Amino acid sequence: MEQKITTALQETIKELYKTDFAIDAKSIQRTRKDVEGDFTIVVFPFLKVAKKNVEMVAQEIGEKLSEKLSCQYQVIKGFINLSFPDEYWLHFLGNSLTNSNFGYKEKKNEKPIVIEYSSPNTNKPLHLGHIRNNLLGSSLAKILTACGEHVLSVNLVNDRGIHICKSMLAWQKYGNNETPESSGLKGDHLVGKYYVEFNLHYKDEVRELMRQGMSQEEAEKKAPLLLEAQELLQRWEKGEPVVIELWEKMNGWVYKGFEETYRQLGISFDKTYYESETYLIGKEIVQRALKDNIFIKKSDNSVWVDLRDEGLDEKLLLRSDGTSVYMTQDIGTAFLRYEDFSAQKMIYVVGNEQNYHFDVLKLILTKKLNTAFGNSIFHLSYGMVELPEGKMKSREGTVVDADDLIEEMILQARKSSEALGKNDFTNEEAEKLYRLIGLGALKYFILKVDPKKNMLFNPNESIDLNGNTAPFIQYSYARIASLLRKAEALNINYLAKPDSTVTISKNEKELIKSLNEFPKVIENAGEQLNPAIIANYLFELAKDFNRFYQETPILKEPEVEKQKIYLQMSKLTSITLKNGMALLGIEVPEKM
RNA sequence: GGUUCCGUAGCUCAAUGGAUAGAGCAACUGCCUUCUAAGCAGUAGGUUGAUGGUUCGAUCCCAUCCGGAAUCGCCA
Repeated sequence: MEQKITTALQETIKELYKTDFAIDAKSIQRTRKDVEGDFTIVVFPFLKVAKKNVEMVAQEIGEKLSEKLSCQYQVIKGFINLSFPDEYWLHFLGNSLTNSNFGYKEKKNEKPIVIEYSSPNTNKPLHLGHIRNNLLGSSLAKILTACGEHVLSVNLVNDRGIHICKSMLAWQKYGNNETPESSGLKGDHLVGKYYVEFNLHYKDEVRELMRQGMSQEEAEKKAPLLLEAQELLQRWEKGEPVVIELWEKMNGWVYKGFEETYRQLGISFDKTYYESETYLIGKEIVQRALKDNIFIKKSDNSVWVDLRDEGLDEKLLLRSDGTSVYMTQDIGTAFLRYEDFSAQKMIYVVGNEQNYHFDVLKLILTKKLNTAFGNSIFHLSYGMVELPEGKMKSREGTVVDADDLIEEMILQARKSSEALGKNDFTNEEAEKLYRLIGLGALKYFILKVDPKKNMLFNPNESIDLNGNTAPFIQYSYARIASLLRKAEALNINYLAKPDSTVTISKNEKELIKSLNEFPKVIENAGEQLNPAIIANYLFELAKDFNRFYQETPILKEPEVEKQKIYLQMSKLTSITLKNGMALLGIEVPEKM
């Protein structure tokens, strides 16, 4: 309909003012709730070509438009409000409610979009920050798929590097051969424990060296533990069997742990890259470019890229001992990934703390290495999850652990459900429901916030299960499901086309209008790469429906045709809630 | 210090340059002989950090200032 209005408006302007006017989609919007109308046109932009006062322009445009579109119009100040007949909205309703894919687009025939997310380090378990990353990535993959794109989710496991060596070293030194089996710890947690251990001992060493008169900077570089870790990394890059064996063993523990967390979150990938398999590609590319004088070698043998022409600084690409750094690997991975998929776009879901890194990466790929795909990489930079006392730090152990939080949420759901005296479930059903609610609440809590923004998590206040939350939406869905079951049990055939003489109230029409917006909301979320748009829409929709539900005893409605429409509205709302929540990775229960 | 991002109700968050800045939580008042009260209705809460500018119109764009965060690692 917006499209129709745009076209009609374009014609009208041309007829009235003899000008071609590019109509901005923004000048047509949904009418405010407290004003009569369905769509609103803002006339201010046309004043330049019309050269008359606002009221007159609005009147004459409204007049013509209402003829072309056969609708009513009403002018208030600089706004034309168009109203379409009930029939139009009922037609939309009837057409959509049998489509279980309502809101989703057909797959387009285009090159894939590759989206990288998760990208864990194998030296520590996942925490709340990673949860945000994983949820954003998997939700965006679903949203883009719903927009008709061919989406490939990839994970890049950072399984090598100095930080991994730190955990390995600490385990060697202080581990007493501890294993997940012997300790009863989940593999990733066990390895993480030694990463923290390393930093504790390392700090002690630094403190001791400073006590002996060394500067902090020097002490941090010369602490024996760090030197040992660096040596371990070199031995790893040389492929020394003992080192590789230990590395494989500990990474194996971590993968098992990660798998479990991913399973809980419902996350999976089309392809997993390991940096241990890709960093050499990056190294090679850097070496080759060094020969071509694109990069520079300093006297200590370290290799750098000079980006001062681009307003940035010099950046290290290879250490003086020849080992590679994060940037080296990312260059290699980008090449490999483009070879693999020839993607139209490569999205990296990575925290905003790495904005500079991605600026540099993109500049290296486009300006220095002149790749064609450099411009197709896009850093989806999301904000940090902060605690009341500030940022989470793995090294300090001040993090909200992902597994703990998931468990806590499921427990919350159980407690809450029991407190409400819900006992109409088998044990199995109940367990499933608690998971669905707990995880839903967690996912929604994260995804309803604009990805770009930092967000706060207060561990002392449990995540809400009332108000603007997943359980609220899930509950709305479950009530509709129950309602529709009852209607079917009463043999009410609500799918049939309603009698055209039936009319609907303003509030009812508002709800249908909201449903009508769903496909556009998805599109919007896809364009802006923002799941929060969907979350907020679903909340509004559920709220609108709940009001309607409360005001209208649907099954007691005496007018058959009206009842039919009410049930149709309920049905399409339930489809919309379900499909929308699915895009956030949240399930909805048939009973709650 | 340079660069980037952010400042909206007590708290957590909304608001494609459009009409009277909205929700949730917390507080207070009502509504279950029920299509599921994890719900609904209502009260209260604001100089959108500050000052200028652009515009018919600014929470949104620009400038300056104040406050906070990130980054500027041979960490990732």
